[in-house]
Amino acid sequence: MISGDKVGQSKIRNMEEFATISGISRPTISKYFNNPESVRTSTRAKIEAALKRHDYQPNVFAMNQNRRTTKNIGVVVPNLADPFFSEIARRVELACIDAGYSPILLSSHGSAEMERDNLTSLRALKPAGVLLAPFGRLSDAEAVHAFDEDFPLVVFDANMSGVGQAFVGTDNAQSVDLMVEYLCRSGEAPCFFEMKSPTNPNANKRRQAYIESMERHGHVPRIYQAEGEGWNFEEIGNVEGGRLLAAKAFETKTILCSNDRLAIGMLSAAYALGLRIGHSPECDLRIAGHDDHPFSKFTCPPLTTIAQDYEAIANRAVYELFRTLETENRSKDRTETTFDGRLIMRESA
Amino acid sequence: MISGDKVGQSKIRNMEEFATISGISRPTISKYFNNPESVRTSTRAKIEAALKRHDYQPNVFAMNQNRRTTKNIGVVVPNLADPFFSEIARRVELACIDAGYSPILLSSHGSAEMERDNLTSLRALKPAGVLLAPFGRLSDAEAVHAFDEDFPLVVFDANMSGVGQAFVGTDNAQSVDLMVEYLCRSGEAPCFFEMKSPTNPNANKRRQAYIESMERHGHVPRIYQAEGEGWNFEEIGNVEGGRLLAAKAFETKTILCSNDRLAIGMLSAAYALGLRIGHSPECDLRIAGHDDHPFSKFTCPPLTTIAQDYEAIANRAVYELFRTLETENRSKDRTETTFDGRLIMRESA
DNA sequence: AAACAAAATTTACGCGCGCTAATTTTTAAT
DNA sequence: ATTAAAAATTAGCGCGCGTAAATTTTGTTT
Repeated sequence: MISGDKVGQSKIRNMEEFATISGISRPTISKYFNNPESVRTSTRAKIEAALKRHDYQPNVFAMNQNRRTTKNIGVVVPNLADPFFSEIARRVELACIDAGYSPILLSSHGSAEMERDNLTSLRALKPAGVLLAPFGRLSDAEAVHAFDEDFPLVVFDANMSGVGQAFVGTDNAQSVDLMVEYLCRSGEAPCFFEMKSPTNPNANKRRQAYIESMERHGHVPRIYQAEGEGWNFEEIGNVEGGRLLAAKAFETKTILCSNDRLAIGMLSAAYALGLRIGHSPECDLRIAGHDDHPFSKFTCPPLTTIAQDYEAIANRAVYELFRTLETENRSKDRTETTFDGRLIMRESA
Repeated sequence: MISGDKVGQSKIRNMEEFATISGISRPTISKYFNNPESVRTSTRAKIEAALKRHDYQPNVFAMNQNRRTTKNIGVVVPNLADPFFSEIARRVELACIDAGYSPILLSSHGSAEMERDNLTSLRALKPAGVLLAPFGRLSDAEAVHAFDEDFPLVVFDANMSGVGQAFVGTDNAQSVDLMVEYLCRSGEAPCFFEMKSPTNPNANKRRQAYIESMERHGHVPRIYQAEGEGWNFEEIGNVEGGRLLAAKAFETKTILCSNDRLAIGMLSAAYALGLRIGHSPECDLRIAGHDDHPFSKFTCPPLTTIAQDYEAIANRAVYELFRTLETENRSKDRTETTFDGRLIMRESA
């Protein structure tokens, strides 16, 4: 047993027994487990002393059965296989645990149907609130809206208009402009490489930001779109990007990719073609990305990119959710928070 | 509401009400939800007809409160930020869902303490069984053993002697031998690059397999160990591997890395040093890895490696767990299943 | 047709805790 | 010492379902 060095001979079967051995009444024990701060310091000490002697934890199922709201927080991301989401989910999870809640992590495995199923599953768990990084265009809008009606919801990474008490993400306009400005200042104006039909709304915002930024700098926007569906971004960047490189299709020698995963694929294709990538004079091409993917530091050459502020996004999303939980009545004003991206200058551009 | 096109005017509040409107007694309904096969075909039809008209699903908390065993399957992995685990966890999850169970995915975020906490949390959820990829050396052996006593447990990826009803993983001896054989046959015998104090038992098996394989082929094993702790394998491979490369410390021009993440870091360092990596004659160095990391296909050059059979490992682990669940009494014979690795030949070696 | 086993129903109780209202005790402020 | 506020206690109902034992119905076999 996990009790280990605990002395408790007789196992405590329920809260009643624990109340007896700790010398406190059951309702007070109940209050304590609901919120330790809500009982007097002296009684809290007694309870915690008893907890040290006998290990007891309330039956979660009995607890949650009659509670108005549980301590569960649903965390739904489109695809845990994408390092961006595994990283941000990690921070969100830890922030929830710190706040005394139980995060329930659900990945939709790249399928919008599973996103819908995940929301359905969550309903049964009566979550206190949910943090959702939606698919975007492919998301079942009706299901998400319905869920938003029934539970406190905060949306992060990808915005869905009007959904959730708050949205938290990165300011793509700022981040892309930062990159475009840097690339223009340090060399040729960039072309833009992306997927033809991106599912993620951020992709559209980045394209728009690229166009506006280019025009502001007095350049003609040049957009190149890759065919392909799904989540194999590296593969698409590799095959389609490689095709464009081989055909010398890009009109300038600087390419800004919509995200790092496309860039990673394209870097590999460029390497195979014998192209020298980088910002030094002898190089053939500059390639930049967006997101500061965990492996971008180790590409060849290391990828110049925009770092999203994972920590800030995760913390703020959790903060916004808890703020909603505290103000019992759902506030009418939906907040949108975006954090600035940070330029990470490496060798590739 | 999610009910959508259902006609049900009055919402069904509990199983009693659903029993009434479906014309079946409540205990029979209860049996149905526990296992649809356990009721007569005609009654099953009636119940499912009623389910189509009104949507009702039993309260999970009330269900699990008194059940001997729930339909929950715990899935504990050391670190979801590692693509290997996110990939295998993905397949394990899907296999559980297919079998009608609810997987509960818990990442230990690289911390052995959190692995212990995760097991503790799982206890409260009365899981039918648990699939654990343990840390290995750093795991809280006492906690894992205790958990093994109390719940059906299957261990995967990293073996812990005697723990769990079964172990499922990759045959490191076979896979490493396959790679060493290939490298020796196609060029110089490989050096071996790994971390000095690996937490994962597979690392030790791979070193041992390397030594034995080299001796079998009549070569002297040459092992190089990098300092460093934690999960930043790429960083360690980059810094420490780069240091060794710069110092021309490797005695042959072929390096087998203990895993792909170290290799990815080292490839980046080699690139920075201007070394040409690959198996063609004009190259300076060959580098190989192990695991077929999702990005190994897109390194520069693409990484020659060993592919673990994710699908087979995930499916077998789930299969072994369900086999344990069916045979109520825990069998004495612990099974160990390992799958062969597959050589993935790319340009790096 | 009777005999029988299997399945379904009825009856009854219990799980462990949330929650409430009324009462008593403790604490802190005057 | 007085008093009001805060906290703890007592008592008890209810949640939604599992489960067991006894009884009835159903479907199959002889």
